[in-house]
Amino acid sequence: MRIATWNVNSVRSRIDRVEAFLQRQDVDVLALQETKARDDQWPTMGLQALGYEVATYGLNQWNGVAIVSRVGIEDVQQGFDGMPGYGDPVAAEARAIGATCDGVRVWSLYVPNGRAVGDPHLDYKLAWLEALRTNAAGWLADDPDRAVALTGDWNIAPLDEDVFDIAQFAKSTHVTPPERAAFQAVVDAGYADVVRPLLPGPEVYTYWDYYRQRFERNRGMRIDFVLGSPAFAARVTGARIDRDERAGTGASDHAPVIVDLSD
DNA sequence: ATGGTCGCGGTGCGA
Repeated sequence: MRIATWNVNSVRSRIDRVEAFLQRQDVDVLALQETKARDDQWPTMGLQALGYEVATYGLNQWNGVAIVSRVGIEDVQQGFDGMPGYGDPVAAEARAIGATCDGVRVWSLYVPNGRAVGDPHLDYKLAWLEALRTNAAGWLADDPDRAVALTGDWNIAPLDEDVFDIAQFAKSTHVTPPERAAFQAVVDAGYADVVRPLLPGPEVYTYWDYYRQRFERNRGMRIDFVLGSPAFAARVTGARIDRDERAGTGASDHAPVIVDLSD
């Protein structure tokens, strides 16, 4: 079974790339973030023609998550208990969707950006992560042997080596101690980074800003992760980042992260 | 320190 996670930065503007990616990489389950499409706007027809089912959670043109699967989608859950929103309730948030695909519980997560140090949005980000941690700990307490994957755009670079120049992030979000502590708390709850041990080299960035030719100069960040429960991590046989998907015109600013599982 | 580029929707905002 092959699982991928990808912040696609608008599924409507990139549906051709999504379909090509699924076929090129032979992906069974794809978790998407920042789909920027309401549920009624989703371009599902081509995906269905390729044999995929789609579970979406989109309420506005900014956020939105989804799970695309050709190995079944059961027990779909939009959001998690106590998932906080932000600001005007009209601008409702849709940042998490979970589903069970061939026995594996897959979550597609779009962690709030945080915007800037001192911005209330950063407090919201931390509250969101704490609610996620509480839920994720509960899922393992209920069933320690369950294969659970927390995939998505975490908007956190846990280590200094996860950004191209840590000095440039001295006053920025994504690398602050509270954000890193929030990420570590999920790890401590029993969810391991299953990608890094299999990619020991320096080519681990998953995001390159559109500005200033950041991709061409490889000035990136590692902010997209697959965290797995013990039962999930035990099945991981391979991992890679599809850098080619970030290249060329019409690319998302994130690259997909792909993980292979044994049966 | 600033500005640079995208996507959305049809203006500026969020990333």
